Amino acid sequence: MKHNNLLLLNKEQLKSVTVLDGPLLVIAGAGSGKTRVITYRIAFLLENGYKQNEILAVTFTNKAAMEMKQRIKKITGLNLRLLTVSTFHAFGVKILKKHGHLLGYKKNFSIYDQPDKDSLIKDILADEGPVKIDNTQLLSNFFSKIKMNQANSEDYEPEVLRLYHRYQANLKAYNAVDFDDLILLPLKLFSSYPDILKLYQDQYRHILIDEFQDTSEVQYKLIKILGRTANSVCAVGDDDQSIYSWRGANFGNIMNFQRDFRGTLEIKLEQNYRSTPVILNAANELIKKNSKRKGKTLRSVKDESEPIIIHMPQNERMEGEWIAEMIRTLLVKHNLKYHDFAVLVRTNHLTKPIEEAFLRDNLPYKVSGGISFFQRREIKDILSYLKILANPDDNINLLRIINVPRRGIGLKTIEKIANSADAKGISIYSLISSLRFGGKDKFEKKILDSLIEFVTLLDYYREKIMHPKKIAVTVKSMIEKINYWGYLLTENKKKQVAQWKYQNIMSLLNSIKDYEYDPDNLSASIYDYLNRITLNTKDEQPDMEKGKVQLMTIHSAKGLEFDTVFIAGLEEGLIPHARALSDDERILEEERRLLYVALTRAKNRLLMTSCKTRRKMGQIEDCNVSPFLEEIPERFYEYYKEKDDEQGDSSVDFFEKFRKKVLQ
DNA sequence: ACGGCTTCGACGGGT
DNA sequence: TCGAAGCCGT
Ligand SMILES: Nc1ncnc2c1ncn2[C@@H]1O[C@H](COP(=O)(O)OP(=O)(O)OP(=O)(O)O)[C@@H](O)[C@H]1O
Repeated sequence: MKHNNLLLLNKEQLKSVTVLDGPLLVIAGAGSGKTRVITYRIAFLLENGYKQNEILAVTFTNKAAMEMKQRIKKITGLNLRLLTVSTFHAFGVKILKKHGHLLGYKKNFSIYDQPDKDSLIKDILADEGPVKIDNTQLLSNFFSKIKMNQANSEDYEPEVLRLYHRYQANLKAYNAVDFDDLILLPLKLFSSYPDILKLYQDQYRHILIDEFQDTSEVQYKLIKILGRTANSVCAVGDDDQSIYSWRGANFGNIMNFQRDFRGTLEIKLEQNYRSTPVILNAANELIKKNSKRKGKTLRSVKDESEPIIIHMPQNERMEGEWIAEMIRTLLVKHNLKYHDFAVLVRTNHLTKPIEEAFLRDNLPYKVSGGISFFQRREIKDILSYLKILANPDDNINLLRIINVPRRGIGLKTIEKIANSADAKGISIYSLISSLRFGGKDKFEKKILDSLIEFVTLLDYYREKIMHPKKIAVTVKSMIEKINYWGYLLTENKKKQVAQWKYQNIMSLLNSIKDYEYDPDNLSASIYDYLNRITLNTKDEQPDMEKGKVQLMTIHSAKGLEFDTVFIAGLEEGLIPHARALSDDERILEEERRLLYVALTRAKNRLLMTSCKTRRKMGQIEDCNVSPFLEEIPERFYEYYKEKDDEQGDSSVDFFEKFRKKVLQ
C-alpha cells in the first residue's frame, strides 16, 4: 500500500490491517478506529494481489457498506465492481438469486418487509376466525423467533405453531421470503449442498465483519461455515455497543469467535480519535456500571474539552426551540456547518416536536429512519404494481392494489376470488387470468370485465418493463394509463396534497431512472431494483445529508460521528425505556449501552435535554431526568445558564442553581 | 361498492 | 395526537 496511507494508522491498527493469515479479533471501544481498520485492511488486501471477488466484507447497514466502498475506492483508486461489501441481508439476496431454485424459489422472488409481513399475518388471522393470540406484532415476533431458533419450538402454543406453518406455507406459495429467510435460507442451502458451499469457501479467501457485537446466532453460523477454510476471518466490534439484542443480536459471539476459530489473534485498540476527554470519560464512567462486559481502556488523543451541557426545558416544544437556538449560536461561534450537528433520540416519534421547532425556525434538517420515502402510501401503491409485474404470485401486493385506483372490486369479490384460488391451489393472479376462459358465470359482467382488464393491463406492462432501460418509461406510462392522478384527486380533498403526492411519484420515477442508467449497476433489472429498495429501508442518496442538521434515533446513529451532538428526551421512561424495564437486568444494561453509544457519537460538544413535562398520547405528564445521568460524575457536566438579557422563568433559574448547589 | 363519519388503539429500537 | 379500522347510509 502507498506509504502515506499506512501512516494514517497507529501501531495496533497497522497490525490489524497487515496480518493476513488466521482469525483476527479486534475488540475495542468507541471511536478507536475499528471501521478504519476494516477499510484499510481491504485496501491492503487489494494492493497485495488479492482479487476483489476473493473478499467478503459485511457491514451493519447498506449506507455503511456504500460509504466503506467509496473510501476504499478513494484509497486504492480502483474500480470496485467485483468487491462485495454488503449487509448480511444483501449478501443473502445475492446467494438466493443464484441458487434459490434449489430450495424451490423462483428467481423473481419477492422480499417481504414488515408491512408485507403484517398483512400476510392479518390475512391468515382473518381466514382463521377467532384464535388465542391475534396480535399481529406479537405473532410477527414469535414467527421470527421460531424461525431463527430453529430447534426448540416446543415452547410455543400449538396454535401459534400452526399459524406459523401457515405463514411459511403462504410465503412459499407467493414465491416470497421475509428478512429472516435472507439469512436462514443461504445457511440451509450451504448445509444441504456441500458443493455449493465449497464454491464460496474457495472463493472468499478473506472475510471481514464490522459491528460484530450485533451479529445474530444465524449470521455467525454463516460466517463460521463460510470462513472454515479462508485465509483470514477478521471480526471487529465492541461489546459495549451491542444494542440490537431484541433483533437477535448476541454479543456472546465475541466469546464464541475465540472458541470456534482456533488461534485467534486478539488486538486491542486503546486510542480514541473521536471525542474530547470529558465526553469520553463521561461515557467510560457510565459504561463501567455494566457487569457483563469485557473491560477496556480508552484514552482520548484530544486535549481541549468543553463540559457537557444539561438543560431542563419545561416541555417538548421548548426543548425543540432551545436546541434550534443553540444550534444557531454554536454554528456561528465555532464556524460549523449544519451537518456538523445531530439530534439523537430514543424513539422515532420524539423527532416530531423537534422537527416542528426546526421548521418554525427555518433550520435545515433531515430525519433519517422513521417513515422513509418508500413507506409513503402513494409510493407503496406504485411499488406494489411493480412487485406484481415482477412476481405475479405475490398475493399480498396484488390485493393491495387490486382496487387502487377504484375499479369496482370490493370485499365480496376479493373473498370470492381468494377462496377460489385457494381451492385450486393457484395464485390469485392466475385465477383471474383463467376467468378469460371459464368460470365466468360466478361474477357480474361489470366486475368480470374489470378483473380481466386488470390482469390484461399488467400482462402488457410486464412485457414492456423487462426490456433494458425501460423501467422508468414503462412505469410512467402505466401510471398514466391507470389514471393514478385522478385517483389522488378523488382521495385527497385538498388539491395541494394530491399534487405533493404526485410529486413524490415523480421523484420515484427519477430514482428509477438514475438506477437504470447508472453504469455501475451491472445487472440492472426490475427484480434487482425492487430487492434493493426493499433492503434500503432508509433513503438512499448519500449526499442528502449535506447542509442539514441530522435527526435520528440512537440506534441508527451507531457507527456515525458528529462535531456536536444533542441528546433529547434524556428522561426516565425513555432511557431506560419503560418497556425495557419490565424485562430483565440484561436489558437494563443494554439501555445503558444505548446511552453509551449516544454519548460517544460526539467529537467536540455534547448537550443533553430532559423535559419537565411531556405530552404522551395526548396527555401532559410530569417527567424525571434519566437515572443514568446520576451515573455520570458531576465534574463532567453543568446545567445550562440562561443569558441575563433573556427573560427566562426566574423560578426555573433558581431551581436549577439550587439543584446544582445541592448536587455538588 | 363507496365515501363520510366515529371510535379505537398506539408510542421501543430496524435489516 | 393521529392514523387505521369499523359503522352506516346511499
Ligand atoms: N490512526 C488514526 N489517526 C487519526 N484518526 C483516526 C485514526 N483511526 C481512526 N481515526 C478517526 O477516528 C474516528 C473514529 O474512527 P472509526 O469510526 O473507525 O472508529 P470505530 O472504532 O469504528 O468507532 P465506533 O465503534 O464508534 O463505530 C474517525 O473520525 C476516524 O477517521
